[in-house]
Amino acid sequence: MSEFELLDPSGVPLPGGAGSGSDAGAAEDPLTAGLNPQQRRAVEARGPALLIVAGAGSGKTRVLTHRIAQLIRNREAWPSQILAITFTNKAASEMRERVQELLGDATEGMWISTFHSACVRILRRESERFGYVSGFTIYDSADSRALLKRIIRETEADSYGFTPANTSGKISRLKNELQDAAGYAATANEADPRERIFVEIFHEYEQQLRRANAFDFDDLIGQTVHLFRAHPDVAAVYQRRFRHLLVDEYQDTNHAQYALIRELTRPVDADLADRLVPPVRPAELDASGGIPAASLTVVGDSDQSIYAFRGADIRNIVEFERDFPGAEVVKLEQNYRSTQNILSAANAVIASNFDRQEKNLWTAEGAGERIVGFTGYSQHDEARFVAEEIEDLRRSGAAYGDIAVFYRTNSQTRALEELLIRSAVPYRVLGGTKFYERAEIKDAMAYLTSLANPYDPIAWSRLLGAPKRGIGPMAEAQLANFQEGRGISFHEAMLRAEEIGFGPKVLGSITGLGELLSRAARMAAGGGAALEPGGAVADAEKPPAPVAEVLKLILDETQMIEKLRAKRDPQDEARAENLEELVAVAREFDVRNPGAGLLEFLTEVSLVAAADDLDDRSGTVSLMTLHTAKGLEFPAVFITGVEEGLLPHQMSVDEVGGVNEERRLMYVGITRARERLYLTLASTRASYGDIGVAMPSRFLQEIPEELIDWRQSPGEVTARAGGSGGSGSRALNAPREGRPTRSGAGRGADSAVSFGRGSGAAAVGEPASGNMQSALERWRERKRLAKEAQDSGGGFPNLIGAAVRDNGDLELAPGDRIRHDDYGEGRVTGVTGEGSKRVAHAVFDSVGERKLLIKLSPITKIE
DNA sequence: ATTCGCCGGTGAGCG
DNA sequence: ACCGGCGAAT
Repeated sequence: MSEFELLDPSGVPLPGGAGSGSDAGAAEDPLTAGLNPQQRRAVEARGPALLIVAGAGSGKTRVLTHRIAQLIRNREAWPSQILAITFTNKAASEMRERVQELLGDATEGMWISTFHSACVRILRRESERFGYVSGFTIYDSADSRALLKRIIRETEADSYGFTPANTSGKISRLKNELQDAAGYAATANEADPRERIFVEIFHEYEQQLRRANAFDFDDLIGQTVHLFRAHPDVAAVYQRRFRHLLVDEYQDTNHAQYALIRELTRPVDADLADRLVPPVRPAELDASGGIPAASLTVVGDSDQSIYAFRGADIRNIVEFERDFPGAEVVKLEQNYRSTQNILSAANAVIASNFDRQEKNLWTAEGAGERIVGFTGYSQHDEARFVAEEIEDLRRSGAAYGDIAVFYRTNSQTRALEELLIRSAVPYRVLGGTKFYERAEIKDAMAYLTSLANPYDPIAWSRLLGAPKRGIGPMAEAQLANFQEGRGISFHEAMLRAEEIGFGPKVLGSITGLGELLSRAARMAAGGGAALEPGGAVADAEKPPAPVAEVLKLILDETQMIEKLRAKRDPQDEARAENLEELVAVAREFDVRNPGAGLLEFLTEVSLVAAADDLDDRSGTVSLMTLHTAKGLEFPAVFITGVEEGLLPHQMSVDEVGGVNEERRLMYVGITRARERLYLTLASTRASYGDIGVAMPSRFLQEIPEELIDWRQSPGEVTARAGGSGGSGSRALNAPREGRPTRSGAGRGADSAVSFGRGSGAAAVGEPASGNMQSALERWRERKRLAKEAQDSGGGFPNLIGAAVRDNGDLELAPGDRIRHDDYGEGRVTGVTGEGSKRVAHAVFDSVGERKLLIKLSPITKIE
């Protein structure tokens, strides 16, 4: 798509068009109908700058999309003059869809994208301005670390405690502050050898990126800013084009992103405006003969800023009015998501942060259920409560997909997963290993990257050893030296390997691989031409081969898939399937973008991969970290591990503002819940192999007592645990009291809760279909199935652990009596499922109905 | 002489 | 679960 077409030739927008909503009087504007007064104001305000302070669940996406739609519909702007920026690809595609619903095809030419995609588009067009060519590759954090690892080894900096991880973190932070190596060197303390070495590493890293014709992820933003600052004429093109800039999640912007916004919203002075191509029309100019600054709309909630650790600067939103004089502020406080009890808890928690703009969420929908609190004796006990409660919710009408379980750290999933498996609750973990981070996928992608950028040493070095073909570090180093000495590409160096002098076997490997790469490169480029600097593809060329075919060629010739299949490890079968899935992803890309080349594919992948945000929640409970939960909502939410040291996390308490950020994280978690909220913790928690005593989180004390219905309060647990000693916990919590089970009065209300409204899909919004995501979703599903098979097949070391029990051959039939370690005696009412996934349905004398995975549950049959 | 594959130590906050 | 180090295989 030629996203860079110029203004619609038919004219120039009328500055400050109508849209006051009062025209005609009778028919209400459909774009503002049904909005509350604040929302309406946020749609209709027209000034140089607008800050929409949007509390959780206050309908900000609606406001933003309606605002865009109104600008277009009222002819205040052409679609091509709109730039809307989000943080994730998912948010971008959701917004695009919703604008399309409002406007139909009139969205053509609009940029709705993430910061990173927008910058890539700009950089690809302009990169030759500063010594890169358009076919640059984008290094993800693993690539950066691979590069840094080499640099650290070469500079022998490891003895000073430099590791790829900590160095890349520091460089990333600096880049987010728009610092480069030279700038940092100027302020660094020369007397400190560590500082000197760091400067050397940083500098070398910059050099090598440039030589590799590569950008790291942070560069995408930072280099765009540098480009604009160094080349005002280039900046003017974009300043002129984008008349309306809209930025979502503004509280998450870092300094570089802020600077980018500043650059894009500068006016163009008369001198530069004069030289623009195509020439400016009088209507575009202001009185001084320049082009006025674009209007800026930002949406955010400083209470949901949880990304300070990766550079987000909360000051950007706090100081917005100072930064952009004449800015109007609109606050959206009415919440359309949660019950009042949930909101009151959220308000109470966040109120303890002193440095915030006053904001109070409220709803017209009523109090709803009380929040449920539970303290387990151990994380195991806590997890069991979660599993049981999920089944109770199910029985009162909730679907598994309506339920989410949040935790602070990924390590907490272990106990949860174990209990969910045993209770036969279908679940999936969001945000685990990403598709594109898997080794085999990165291997295959390295080939494609190297084709697009034969000077990229990271990609090349990776593909040499994948699959193993007898080319080790020694051969690699010699080749690299040869390549650098001659100033030729890695591919050419391989073809000329005989000039270096290798043994016959290695030489054969190298030249064979070199030939394969050349062949694939010709195929990918089409018509024999390499990808040219400038990115200008001459139309006369033969079109490049579909990406999938290039990929197939490589996979076939290297026999990567066959070699994986030949191994006995069942994990390798999954890896082979992942590679096949990658071919499917490429195929879909080809269908979607006919004629597009490898470069577009690589770009899309690197941008999607960074925020691999798939979201298919059909029929399974969702497990995720609190960070991942941002932006989502669920009818029922469990926040687990609400303990000191975990939430707030131990590491945060020493950081300035750390606890405040943790509090915002808690706030984000609470406000994800629509109807039911559970806060759970354990009084002891295993960490590092030791078992430590855990204290209830300070955040719990901040919630008014009357909002929480403690099924088992922290007090009860510590008091009793103290009396019974360590190993008593299991006996104590067996048939639990303090939990008025099914028949109790407290439970009656539960069944009255309706989970019907907004069931599942409507709540979050379906992910965009028909794009790269759909292939990924299938992969996700496959991964889940593979895991399931593995789990029940027994070979999953980390999950069930050494204490795995195996009742695989236990035969149960309705009517059998069984004894369960925790629930006591019960009667089997039915058995479903097959093989290792057989599930017993049983009624226990103490706790009532339960589902149990026969293979793993601690049960025995009573004869 | 290199490269491969296995073993055991070490270490896990969030994207 | 990741890596670096060592011995075995080529």
